[in-house]
Amino acid sequence: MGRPVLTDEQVEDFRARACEVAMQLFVDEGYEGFTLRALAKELGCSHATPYRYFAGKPGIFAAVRAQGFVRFGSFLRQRLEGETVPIERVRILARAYFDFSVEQAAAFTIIFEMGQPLPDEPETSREAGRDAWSVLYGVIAEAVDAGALEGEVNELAHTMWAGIHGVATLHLASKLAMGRDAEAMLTSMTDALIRAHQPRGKS
Amino acid sequence: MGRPVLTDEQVEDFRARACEVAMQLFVDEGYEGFTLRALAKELGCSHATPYRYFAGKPGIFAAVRAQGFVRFGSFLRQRLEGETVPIERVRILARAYFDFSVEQAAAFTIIFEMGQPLPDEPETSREAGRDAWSVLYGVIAEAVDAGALEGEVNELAHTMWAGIHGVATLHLASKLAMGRDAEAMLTSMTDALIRAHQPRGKS
DNA sequence: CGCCAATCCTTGACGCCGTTAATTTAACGT
DNA sequence: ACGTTAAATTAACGGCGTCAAGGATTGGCG
Repeated sequence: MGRPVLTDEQVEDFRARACEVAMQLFVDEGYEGFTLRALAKELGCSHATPYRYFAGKPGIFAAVRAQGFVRFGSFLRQRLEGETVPIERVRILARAYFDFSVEQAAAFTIIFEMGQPLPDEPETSREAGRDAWSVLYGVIAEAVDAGALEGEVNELAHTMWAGIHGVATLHLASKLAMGRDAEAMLTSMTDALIRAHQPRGKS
Repeated sequence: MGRPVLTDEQVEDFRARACEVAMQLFVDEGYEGFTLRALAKELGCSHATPYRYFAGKPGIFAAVRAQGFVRFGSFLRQRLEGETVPIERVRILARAYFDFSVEQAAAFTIIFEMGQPLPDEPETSREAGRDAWSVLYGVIAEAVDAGALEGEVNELAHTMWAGIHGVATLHLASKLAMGRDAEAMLTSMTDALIRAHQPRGKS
């Protein structure tokens, strides 16, 4: 009795393509102006077709956010490749976090703004979020293990995260242009937080 | 030749009332679901009336943001009243900033997220923004003058701002619930940034 | 007093949106 | 070949932002 059935692969293909196009639309027009119908047009299908693959517009947002998380984690890991000195890895991570917020502003916005994750958020999204977090946590843990930083790792990682995140978001909101450029801000923040957690006996 | 003319006061009254109601709607349903027509209904007027007083929906957003800035500045100032010890004023300011982001989440979101200010943003908004900033700057400057903190005031103020802002926004995005509560995060951040800018010769 | 003209507000319309129901199209098993 | 059934399209509904047109309303002037 089965007649035309889509392969799981085909389904996943469509979803992936849709996410990619949606992300590009976010980049082009901001996620506020994102339109299901524009996505469908760009995809070359009817405006109701996406409903077979996503749970409406919120479903697409969730899917794109999950993809954004993955990109974020990959981006951070890639930037860290090749550097082995723990404290330098901390600085590189901070720089990568900030750069991502600029170069991939759409993805960054989707991840952190755009309202909190819906209750029906797919597990893949939370998982990807934990992945990005684990990169940050790992880099801090290494630095503490190596004696380059002092403190409770979890607290330190969260503080570092919030500090960098603050610089990135303020810059994104273009509230930071009051006489200081963002790069200098990032350096100041990183230096301050590293200095604050210096092992005792150094300036 | 003039016939029925609205007093400037009446116009300002309407604008103020509209802003107030709009803010409440933001609180109730989030600014994403905010609707001009719902505002009009709540105001008891026709759905086109607001167009006489605001430049469409973006105009209302701008007006509400300006009001949010004013509230923010007032909130910070009020919390600072009564405290005179410079370094304590820094801590109180941080706490006030964070509390505002929680207690007045709608206003906070309107100010800092919701896309950057439009190019035609009224001067009152930028002015109010500068006002809130000047509170922060002033508190930091006092602390530096009193010798409780060391560093270039502008850099220090920006760093402090970004750090607190990061804690507030991460908390708002409910990304902070990973084993640490937000209050502890705020304290960690404040302490770290104060420690990092301690005058030389102290732990 | 009665009209005029300027102002305010409402009504109605347009196009676009998200979403769902009905309908058409296409591919397999028999 | 054909009925069955998944997939996609089309059509429709209500609601949105926005704007043009048309009623109210009111003060000044003859």
